[in-house]
Amino acid sequence: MEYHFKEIEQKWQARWAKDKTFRAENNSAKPKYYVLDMFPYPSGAGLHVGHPLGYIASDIMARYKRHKGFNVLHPMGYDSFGLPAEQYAIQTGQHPAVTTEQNIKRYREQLDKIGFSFDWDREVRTSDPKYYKWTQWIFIQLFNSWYNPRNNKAEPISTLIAVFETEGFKGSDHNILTGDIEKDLVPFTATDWKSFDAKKRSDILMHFRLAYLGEAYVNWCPALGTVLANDEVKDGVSERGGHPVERKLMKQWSMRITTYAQRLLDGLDDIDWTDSLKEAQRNWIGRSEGASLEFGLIPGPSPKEKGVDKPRWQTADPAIYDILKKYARENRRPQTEAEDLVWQQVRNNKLGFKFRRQHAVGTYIADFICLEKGLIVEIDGEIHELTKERDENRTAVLEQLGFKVIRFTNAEVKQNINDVIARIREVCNSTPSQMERGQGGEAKITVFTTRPDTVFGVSFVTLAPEHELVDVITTAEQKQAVNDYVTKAKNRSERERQADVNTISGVFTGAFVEHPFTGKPVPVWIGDYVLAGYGTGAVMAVPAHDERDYKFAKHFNLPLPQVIEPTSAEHDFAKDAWGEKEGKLINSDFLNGLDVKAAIKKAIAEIEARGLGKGKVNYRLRDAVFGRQRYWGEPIPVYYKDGIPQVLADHELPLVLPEVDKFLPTEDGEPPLARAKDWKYKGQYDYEWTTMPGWAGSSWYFLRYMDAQNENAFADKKLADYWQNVDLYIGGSEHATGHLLYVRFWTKALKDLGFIGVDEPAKKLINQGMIQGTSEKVFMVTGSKSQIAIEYFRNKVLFTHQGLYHKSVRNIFISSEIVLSEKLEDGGEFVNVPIEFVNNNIVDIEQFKLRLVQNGLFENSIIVTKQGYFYNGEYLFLDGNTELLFRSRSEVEKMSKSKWNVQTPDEICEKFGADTLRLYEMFLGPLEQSKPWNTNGITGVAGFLKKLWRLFYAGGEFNVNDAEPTKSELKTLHKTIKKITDDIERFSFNTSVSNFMICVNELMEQKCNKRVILEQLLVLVSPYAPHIAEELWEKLGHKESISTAAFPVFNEAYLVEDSFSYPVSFNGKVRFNIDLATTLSPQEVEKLVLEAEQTQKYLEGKAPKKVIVVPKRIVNVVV
RNA sequence: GCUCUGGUGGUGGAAUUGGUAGACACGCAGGACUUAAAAUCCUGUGACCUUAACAGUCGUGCGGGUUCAAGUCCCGCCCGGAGUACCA
Repeated sequence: MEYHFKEIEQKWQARWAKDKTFRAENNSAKPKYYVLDMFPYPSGAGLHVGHPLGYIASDIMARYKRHKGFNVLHPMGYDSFGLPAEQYAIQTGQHPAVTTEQNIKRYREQLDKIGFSFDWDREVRTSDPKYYKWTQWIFIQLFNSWYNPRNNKAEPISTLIAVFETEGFKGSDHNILTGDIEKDLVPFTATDWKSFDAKKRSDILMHFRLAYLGEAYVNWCPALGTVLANDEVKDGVSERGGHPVERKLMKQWSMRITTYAQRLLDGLDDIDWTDSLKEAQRNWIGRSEGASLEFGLIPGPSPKEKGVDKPRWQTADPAIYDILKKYARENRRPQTEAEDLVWQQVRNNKLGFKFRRQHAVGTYIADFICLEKGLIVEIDGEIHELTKERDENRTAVLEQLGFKVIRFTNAEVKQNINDVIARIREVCNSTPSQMERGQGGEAKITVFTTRPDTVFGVSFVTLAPEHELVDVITTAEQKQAVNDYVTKAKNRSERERQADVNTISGVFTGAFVEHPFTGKPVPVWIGDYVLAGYGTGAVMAVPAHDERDYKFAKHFNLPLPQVIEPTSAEHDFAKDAWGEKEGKLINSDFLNGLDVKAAIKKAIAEIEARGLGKGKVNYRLRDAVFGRQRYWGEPIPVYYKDGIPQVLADHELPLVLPEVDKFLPTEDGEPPLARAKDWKYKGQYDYEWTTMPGWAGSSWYFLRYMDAQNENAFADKKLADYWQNVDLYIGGSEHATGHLLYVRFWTKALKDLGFIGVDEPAKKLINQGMIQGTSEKVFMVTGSKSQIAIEYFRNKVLFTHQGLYHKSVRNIFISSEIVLSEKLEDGGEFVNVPIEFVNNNIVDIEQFKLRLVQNGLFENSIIVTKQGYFYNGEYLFLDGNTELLFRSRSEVEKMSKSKWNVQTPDEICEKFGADTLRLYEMFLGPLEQSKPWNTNGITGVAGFLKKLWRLFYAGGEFNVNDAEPTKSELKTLHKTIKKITDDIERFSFNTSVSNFMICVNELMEQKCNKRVILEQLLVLVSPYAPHIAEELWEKLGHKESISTAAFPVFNEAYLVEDSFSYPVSFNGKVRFNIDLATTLSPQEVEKLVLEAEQTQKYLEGKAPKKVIVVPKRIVNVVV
């Protein structure tokens, strides 16, 4: 009987489905093993041969572990929300749910043909309300949580509220310099907290929630009409579709992943993922250690001169200014005696500085204020003794706004007015005058630096164009220049900015800051080489020791003070900067003579000691934007009541995606969900209109597979504890900084909140390499260039046919060997041709013509080949040729529909069978390696399966006997058991296939048809080629599926040899082999080798200096 | 630029701890079977030199080094692929 793969494969696929052979047990005495493939997005293009590569590897692992006695969880499902289906919906009007359903069906058919051992009862789809109910539920948990930096974990928001109620907020609960949002949060007391209204409380809590609504610069993609997360933007354009992206300040739902930056980094050390992937995550998180350092502004011109529109005295909170003003007027008349005493001494510039009284600052009214010096003087009456705490808070708030506050009691003033005035005068004189402070702003520029050691080499400070102080500090003369520059910088797309990194641009603000150590004035510049989103958006420029600062300084002719003398190399500071962390400090006061490392430590210590800043860790990682202005995603379970976002209660979930008339934004630019009719919470409150991003559903799906049908929890705690996390995760490396970071983040948060017991989603992760396509390309000349090409060919005397000179010739296609020999590459471009039109680089002209006709390109095109032309359907031959060889050029590139180079697994299954496909994809090479697809070797693999089949058959009859196997048969088998086991354990699937071939070749030679041998061989093969294994297993008389048959156990005894053929080398060169008993001692081996006949020839009469004997390996004679 | 990763016959690749480089497969060449083709089977196949045969020389991107012994370890370079990029 012949090997008919088609019948066999259909039969077993049906049988497995019917018997639920691969169902994972939730209650099992067996140890668990969880193998997972990365969640596929069911695209309209279906699977190509690259997709199953990882699925086959994971399936082999799953089947192998079942043989090894594990309870295996090996599920599959679909990440079925996403942009492509929605884009398609916009174009065609088809509901994305419909196209998604079709695509999933197609995927499933393709997957089924390959014979995977998935437990389909656990299938999940992110777009299913039963699934996204729990995505929404998790969102709510994150909304109701904050990251407690003291305990280093996420906690319910209630623990934060408890802190606010007892301690208030002192500004120290967020020690991480990220997210930008925390900056504005003003400290408050417990009393304040209790007095805040619901809106204010909600606003404050928003600064802490793990899922929060906040304002931040986001990647706005106008073409897609939505914002994108950082990992969805590549080279300044959207990853999907390649549309331009710009920076935009928007209110967005975000995830506070930055709070987990350190844990995400540390966790990498404990998981077995590929180095390159861990490295990518480390880079993305981008931890750098350094210090923050404050540069105080030096007094500048008056507000008018500075061109500040708002008068300097307008320091009050605008929201309550009118009320405060009224109070201030009223307070001004009935002054206390003490206040009046002071006022008489300070009014009318008596101290040399202008003082105002009863002046509104923020939400308070200050008794006396000197704006120039940023000084507030408060006179406390007796009643204030009782409210000391409130005064302290008041001081804290005023200081937060950048003021210095000094207090005197009524008694002090009355008893010794002169001392009080002297004190005020002293403080005024010792306080440098400060610039106008913006609302809530500071009179200091804070920079982040990793090189505090170079602080004495600062020659200027540079701000990002978006920096909040830009408007405030710019002088009148520079106003115009700065405005122009900032406007230009803001309107540039990210792509333009990135493409333009070598052009140096910037502008001087006219302002100066004071060097924190030397007190010297340092000019403040604006430059777009400083990024608003990193650090503080401001840098201290040390041009001698930083390349970017160097270029900037050179361009604008700024000084380059050197503070490090390199000791390891000669360096020419006239040419470029010395950026290495190496050398001795010079010109640096207390740092002189130290080496860089010591200087960094010392500088940080000094900065902290003088209160100028702090040692700080900075992360490049940004919070993840979570809202998308799109339709096809999970609705965010939030509604707005009186402007306050509220989350839904558990029993109100899922919030089902509503129907809309169009999948486009509204006329007002609101997201598509705003179109939904009567879609309001309790009929009156608007729901959130943005939806969740693609990575929401995939950030926890591995948990859902543990308990896919549960309606009461995302997964039962008991089951989550049993399955824990993924033992082997296989997928592409393209998810390194997206999905794989987010899923780690959610896992950690869910663990902190006590819902699961593990801290990482996957213990081991393998990246399968990409399978590239081989494209076929032909050379095309179009438009005006084609006339030039015609001239060219006429001069070359290639064209003999008059008609070819026709002016209306549009497209010329030129056979690639002509292009190469005539060096025509610059005159046109290579365009893709469907690979099925091409055979051995020869393009089928008739099929190519049909394609041209379809695309309306056929008329007036010419195909030029060495043998003649094809013009408007006619073949014109040169020199008696009868055939045109229109040659294409092959090129390896990404496999994609648009490049006409897609190979589907279905075609291979049809032609060779699923088992051959599985073996061949593994045989191609190491799993991790990328490789172009070709079917060159597939006949070898198909031949192997036929040979395997023939071992069981003789003369068309099934023929297996029960005789005792020979020693050599057992040796072949056990050698193979050892190799295959080792191979699987180290994920070397390609060598397994080779080893199967060797095994079958040997058994063929031995004419082995012994049941004992073949039966075990089948189990070995079964993970790789399950259909043929099941069929032959059944033929051997088994009633049960092979899938749980015990994996053969290797027995060393069968491999023991009596003798070994020692390669004998002389000075490392192998000369001959000699058979010696394995029982011999090294000394005996040495003796026998030296006595051997051939040895004399290579000794050339000399005595051996040394003989090395490695038992059962090699003998080396040194002459 | 930085980080990761790779470089072995005509091709895909093997060599797991330093121990016979090129397993296995494709391709190619020759042969058997066949009217023929397909399928199948057998033989050969790194390069060079040489031969009747043996034997010999070179050989894992390049240049050094360590070692009795290096594709494998160390140092310095070259080239390809991927990721990332004014990240202070």
